[in-house]
Amino acid sequence: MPKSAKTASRSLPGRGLPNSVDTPPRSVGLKTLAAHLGLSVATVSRVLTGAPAAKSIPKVTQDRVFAAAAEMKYRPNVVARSLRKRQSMTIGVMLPEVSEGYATLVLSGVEERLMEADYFYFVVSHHHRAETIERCQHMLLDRAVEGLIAIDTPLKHRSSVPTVTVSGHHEPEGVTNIMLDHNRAAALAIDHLHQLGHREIAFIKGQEFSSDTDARWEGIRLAMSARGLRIVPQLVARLEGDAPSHDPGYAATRRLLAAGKPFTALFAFNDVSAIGAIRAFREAGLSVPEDVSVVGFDDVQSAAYQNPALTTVRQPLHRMGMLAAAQVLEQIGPARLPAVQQIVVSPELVVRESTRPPRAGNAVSGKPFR
Amino acid sequence: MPKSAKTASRSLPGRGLPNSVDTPPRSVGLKTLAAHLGLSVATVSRVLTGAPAAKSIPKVTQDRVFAAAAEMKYRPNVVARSLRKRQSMTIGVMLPEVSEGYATLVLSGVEERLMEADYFYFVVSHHHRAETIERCQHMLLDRAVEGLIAIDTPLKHRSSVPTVTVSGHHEPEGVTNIMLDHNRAAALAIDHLHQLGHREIAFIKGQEFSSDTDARWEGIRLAMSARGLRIVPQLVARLEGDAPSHDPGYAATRRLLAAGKPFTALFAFNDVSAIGAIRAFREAGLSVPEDVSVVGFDDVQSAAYQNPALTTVRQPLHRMGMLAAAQVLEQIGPARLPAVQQIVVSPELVVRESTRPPRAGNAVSGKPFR
DNA sequence: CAGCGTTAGGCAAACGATTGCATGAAACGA
DNA sequence: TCGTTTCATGCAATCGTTTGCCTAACGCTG
Repeated sequence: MPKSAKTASRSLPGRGLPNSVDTPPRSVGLKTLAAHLGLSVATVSRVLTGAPAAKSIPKVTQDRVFAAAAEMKYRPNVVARSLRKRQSMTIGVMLPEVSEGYATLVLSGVEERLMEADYFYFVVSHHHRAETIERCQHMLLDRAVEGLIAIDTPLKHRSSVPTVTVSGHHEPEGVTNIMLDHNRAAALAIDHLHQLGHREIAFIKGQEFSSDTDARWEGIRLAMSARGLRIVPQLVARLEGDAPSHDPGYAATRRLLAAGKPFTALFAFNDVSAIGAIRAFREAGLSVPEDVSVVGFDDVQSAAYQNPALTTVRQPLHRMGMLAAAQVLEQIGPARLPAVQQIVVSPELVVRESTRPPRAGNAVSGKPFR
Repeated sequence: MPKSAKTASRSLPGRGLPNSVDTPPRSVGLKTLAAHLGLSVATVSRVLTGAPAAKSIPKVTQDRVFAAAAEMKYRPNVVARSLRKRQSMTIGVMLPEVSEGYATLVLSGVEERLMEADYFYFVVSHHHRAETIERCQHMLLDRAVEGLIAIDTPLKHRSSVPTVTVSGHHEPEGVTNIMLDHNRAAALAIDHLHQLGHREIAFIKGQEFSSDTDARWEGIRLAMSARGLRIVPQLVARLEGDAPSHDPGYAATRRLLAAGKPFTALFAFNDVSAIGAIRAFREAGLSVPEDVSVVGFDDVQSAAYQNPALTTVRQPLHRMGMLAAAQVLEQIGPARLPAVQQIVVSPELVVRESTRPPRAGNAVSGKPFR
């Protein structure tokens, strides 16, 4: 005997308008559910969300509620919930671009950790445009993200939400930075080359917009001088252009060869440019590692599958992503842990086929290019 | 004892509790703005959103509103707006995993097109787990996405929002599918190999979960028989395992070699597996392209930078992503264009260094592996 | 039996925008 | 001067939840 009339018309979905076409089968809300149960929305909400106040609600009622929710396929409206609780369960990720390589690897770590916590994320790419970075930061905040992760992205201002950068440098106060131990990384590579017997080492520095460039270079300088080696200016080239491709590395290497100063090994800024470099060497009739040794950086997927397989300094990108996500989550979580300043992770040298001792007294010079 | 009227304490931010720390400088809302202007929220909203009713509001007032909004740094609350307008300006993207390669390339196209339209997107990866796919689809809908893009992801059910798949097959009614012309793609590759003089061609098929596998294979069968070539069973291997790496291609090639049936060329399922294959050949003492020709598929970034540079069938992945995004946008846009069934894009053969005519009467056989 | 603590749940006010309808004044035509 | 538009703006409902506070009934104690 269905007595409680009240909002009865609502309780029967599909009544009212005769199968109205423009009304998509709007999903049931708390209201419908409550009406159907003869309870108030408040009670239903409390049960469903397991609010503390639900303690005083008898098990039998709770079961009724759960059963009805399942049966009517109730799905809470996250938008409404977000509005009310001022929690979007979303964090924002900024990166230079969505492409193979660095950022993507980190992103996969971020995603893994975030999923576990039922957080979603927005991705925006800024292609190294400072103005775009600023704008993205705002748009994300407008979207009510609860935290920000910036991958290889220089932030001008601190936001009002917890922020962590991956490979950021001189970040504003209060943002956590996840970074590689660049000194150790450089030492690893230089040591390897040095032990093989290389003395004339060429370098490819990163683009100026890349946050790692300076720290890495500093590490290299330290490592070189610690081993009594000199960095000769003609043997350093810088990546130019913001294409996330192998081209800049290729071009930089051609410049190195054109400079005519002999060298027996090259330490590239990353794997992608190392691969471009190898191609440039091949085109110049030089083979790797017989004529020149090459060491890359990052250890991207394909590094191991190059021909020759690339010797490289591995950066635990996936893990750095996970750490970043974990940090944000901690800072926005109930504990609201304060931001730590910095988390540094360790590189690892992966020796493969692109390095070997130099041919005695036979350093590569750029002659072929003149 | 200040037992202040509770509501009053809220109305003056910064009063009540002395410099309350837990009250972040809550951003100004329509309400504050309206109060400051001596107007009603309704009017302010109308002006700011350029609602049709704003036509009757005099320019001078509008200017006042805009000025105040700028000055007070008003930023609309997107969550509230979404709730009211039932528009989240967000679409959901499903893909197997965030990693280098296929899905990422497509994603970059999606992102580009969506940004232009001020849409954001959620990314979820399901690692080919059917159950996860289902769950993700729900979670995205719960998050009120207005559309769905599924990349290399088999959908069981049609959702209540416009959906487009990239490289989907047998999708439910009403979803738009963006796909490559696989018959043409196969023809391109086979033709190339055939014209070079190859007759014994080996194949690496895709994993069974990959949506492209069947269509591609069908295209290959057609192309082969059209040229009077036979597909010999011992010369086809299938990628196994769901690692998004080069390993499966490497392993498949070893199986091919182990089978001992001679062949002069290999057509791989994608570039990533082709690269794995090349390594397997090298390890077996065979060189590419002298001993075996290899053609890949997709034309990922690094294909051109392999050694040897990879001959491959280019799939316009970035553009497919853009098309996918454009389609969703059209279907959810004001015009609400109906879903088209299918959009097919054309492949392109990129000839590089990994293919050349076979050495006369000297097909590779797997002997070395026995 | 007055008093009080539980128990079981409802009321209604947020959250911050959008929007249909209403209104009061000015402008306009007859 | 009296309708009738048009203008300029305000009122209040709504979107779907969450949550602080309230109440009514019941059981117990002293």
